Amino acid sequence: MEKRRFVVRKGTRKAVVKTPNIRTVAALAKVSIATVSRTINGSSAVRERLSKRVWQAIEQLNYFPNSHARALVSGRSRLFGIIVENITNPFFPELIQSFEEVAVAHGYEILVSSSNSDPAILANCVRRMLERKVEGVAVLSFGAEEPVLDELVHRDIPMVLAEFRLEEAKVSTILLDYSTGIRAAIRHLVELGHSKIAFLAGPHKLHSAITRENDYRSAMKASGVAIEPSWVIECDHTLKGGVVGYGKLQNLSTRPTAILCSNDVTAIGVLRAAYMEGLRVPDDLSVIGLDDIDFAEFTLPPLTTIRLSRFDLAQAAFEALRQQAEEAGNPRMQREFLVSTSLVVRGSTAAPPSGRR
Amino acid sequence: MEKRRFVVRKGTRKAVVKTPNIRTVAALAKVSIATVSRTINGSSAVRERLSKRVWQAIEQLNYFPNSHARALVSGRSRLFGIIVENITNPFFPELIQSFEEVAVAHGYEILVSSSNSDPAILANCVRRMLERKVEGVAVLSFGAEEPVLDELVHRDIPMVLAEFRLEEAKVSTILLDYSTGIRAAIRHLVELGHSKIAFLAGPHKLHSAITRENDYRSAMKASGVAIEPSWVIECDHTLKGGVVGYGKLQNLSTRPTAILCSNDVTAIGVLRAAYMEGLRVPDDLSVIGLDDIDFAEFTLPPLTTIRLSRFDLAQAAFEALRQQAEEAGNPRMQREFLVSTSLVVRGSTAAPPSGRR
DNA sequence: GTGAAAGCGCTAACAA
DNA sequence: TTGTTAGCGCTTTCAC
Repeated sequence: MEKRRFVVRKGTRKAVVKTPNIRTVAALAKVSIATVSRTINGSSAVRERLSKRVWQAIEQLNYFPNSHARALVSGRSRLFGIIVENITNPFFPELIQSFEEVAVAHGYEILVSSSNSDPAILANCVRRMLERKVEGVAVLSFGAEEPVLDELVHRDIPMVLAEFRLEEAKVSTILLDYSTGIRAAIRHLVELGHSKIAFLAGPHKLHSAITRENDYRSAMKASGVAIEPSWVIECDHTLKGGVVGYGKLQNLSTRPTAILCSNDVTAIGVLRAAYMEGLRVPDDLSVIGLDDIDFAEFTLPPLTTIRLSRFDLAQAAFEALRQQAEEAGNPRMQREFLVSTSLVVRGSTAAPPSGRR
Repeated sequence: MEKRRFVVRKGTRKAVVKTPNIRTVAALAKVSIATVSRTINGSSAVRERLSKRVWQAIEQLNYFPNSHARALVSGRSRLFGIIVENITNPFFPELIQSFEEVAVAHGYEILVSSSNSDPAILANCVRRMLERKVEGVAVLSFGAEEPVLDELVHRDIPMVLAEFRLEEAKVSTILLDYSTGIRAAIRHLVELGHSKIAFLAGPHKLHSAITRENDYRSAMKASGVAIEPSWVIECDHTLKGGVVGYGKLQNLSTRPTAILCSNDVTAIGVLRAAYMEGLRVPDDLSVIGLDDIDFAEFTLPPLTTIRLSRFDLAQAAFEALRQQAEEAGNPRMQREFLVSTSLVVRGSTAAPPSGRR
């Protein structure tokens, strides 16, 4: 191995000093610990003179409060949990990023968990979140994990769920209006001349997958296009799943001229499979995804897709949680948010082969 | 909007019960709280009879310990921080996933932060981690953020750094041996007949980017290929960056026949840009990435790339932290780990046009 | 306005 | 082996 460029720094060894605590600060500022506490928390009315002295001491000691002690005594951890389906699908990191940004901006920390739609893993996550005394949990895994969530409900922890309702006091819901985007997609395809439109669905254990499939069906009806049952195939929202789904379509006697996919990752798998077969997208086959992950713009050809704003979703989820968490004792009724979708036309859709020649 | 399939459940309203604590358990099991504590912590020697009673009570109450109280009194939070460069680059979620798995398996929780190579954001993350009393931090952002890290060093928090050394007692290092993979890549290209090999580097503020670029240079020398300075271009490890980098290459009078990219995301950008220009990969141009993210297998054509195991990296990072954190008072010398790379040949490389015709 | 003091839920000495 | 008790660092009454 080569020599490398390392940043080497010689030991700035300092005698290891005990972490300062509220008492250290109080002593240095010559006030009581109560005053320090009040100052830190911006409590009403600490005399200017004192608070200044306190801040000075804090600065000088480079002090910051111990969040465990705070959480213990106040019962407020300022911690939110977020449970996603699969952190490996780019949709979710982008979502987490947005969620974290708002959370941090409001002084909250987040605990992330990837459930992989596995109830056992999920149960474990929930348990760990409970131990850490999260003040709310955003369940963005779109799955059918109600039983596990009961733990949260019993403990009266605020929750926000994507895609399904729970009739509980502290549980809010985010409704995703796929319908608008999916209808636009089908209309777009029909206008291009397609009538053989397949749908590669997500795993049926996910609420989102079911909803998307239903919306595909009603959009087809709305556009007056017949649905061929063998063209609706359950996949699993993964790259490989897209390849497999495409394979099943390949074996059919009559094949569709367009494929709508339940998410972008599936669509990217389809792109790959079509390429392997030698079909050209969009000339021989049109493909549409759903999500509009960052990658969608960079596939070959660029993916036409239905955009679902991660930012809006994250924003809504945080807002729901914050409201529930911060309204002490109020009637705290559950709220409902709506996040919309829209079609983004790029390069993976065109007129069907027969329609052109 | 349509009717949707919602899972609706009628309020299982229970009187909100106070969360059970160690005293509740002790009372129910008719033992002292010390015994409960010992039982929970698997302490040596609690008589079978008692521990059984305790576990029963725990079960019955659905009790679990309050981690804040535990952390407060024991000084151990069982929390590790992990700082990555950019959670939006699929390499990192995959890395986080692996890291979390090992961590959870060992009873640790993780706090994730995405620094986006911004010192201000990083400083904020570090601060928050300090407040939460993390027992160690894995800095996998590959950046030049030493100043910020001083905070951690001063407080004697175990750390593990990717790609650079710090001469401090509790700081371990993970060395990434890009050299092996990069040499193999260059050799592969040369054997195919290429001699005009460009390099789209990462942002120079990242250690990893510098190292990779250096390794490219020495690999070129080792293979006896001349380096054309204008073919080495600093990009930023993003999709768009790859497109931009390609654009710069496009404007040159003599153009390379192969491009080695500092990471996969850049390579995917290049694939896209080449497609837009009408060049065919690999017939007209060969492209190689670095990382081997899940997507690499699904690009068009499948990307030849240099594999860097996220699992190995995560494993090493966790192990380093765990060892440092758990060896109380030991000499605790810093350790060094090595993670290797290897070439994965797929479809984006072939003989150069001139070499074929 | 400010301080003294009582815990939050738990672990770890120390006693018994 | 088991229990009693003193805090961990902080917030929050309640006096002053």
